[in-house]
Amino acid sequence: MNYWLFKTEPAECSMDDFVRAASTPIVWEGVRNYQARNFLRDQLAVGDQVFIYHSSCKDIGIAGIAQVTRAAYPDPSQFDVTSSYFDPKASADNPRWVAVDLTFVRKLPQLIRLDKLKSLATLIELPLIRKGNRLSVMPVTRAEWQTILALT
DNA sequence: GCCAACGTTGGC
DNA sequence: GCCAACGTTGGC
Repeated sequence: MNYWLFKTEPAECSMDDFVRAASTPIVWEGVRNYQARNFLRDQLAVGDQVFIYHSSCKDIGIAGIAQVTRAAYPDPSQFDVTSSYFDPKASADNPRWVAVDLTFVRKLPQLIRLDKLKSLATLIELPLIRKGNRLSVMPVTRAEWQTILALT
């Protein structure tokens, strides 16, 4: 089993949306970066654990945990002309982008703030806190996962 | 295959 | 809203 961190803008999809969805999977679509896609497509497996990170908002940080309940499949939004994620270069027999399903595990009792994460020497390798990082799906090592969980 | 121009991300 | 940093595009 592997560990990951997914960024999301809470205005789009927040940890509270997972809370409300309870046992209903949330379709994680709209990833449009090749490196992130490759992680989704090649390495995300059912049962993997995912930190849900809130970006571009007032309270930036890790808000909770979800797990992968369906591995990669073609992202439906790439075929949807009404979606902002529509990709004219994608076709049903040659999809470019993939989605996974995530299911709620738990919300953290309090948000782990970005500045807190940045303050820990053991997390300097985490892509999230590297300057200029733009990955929206990134691997988290077991050690990093445990370090972060220990903050709660 | 290079690389300039452009668009996007995301913290501040 | 700013802007640094990065990824993507497309002409050559």
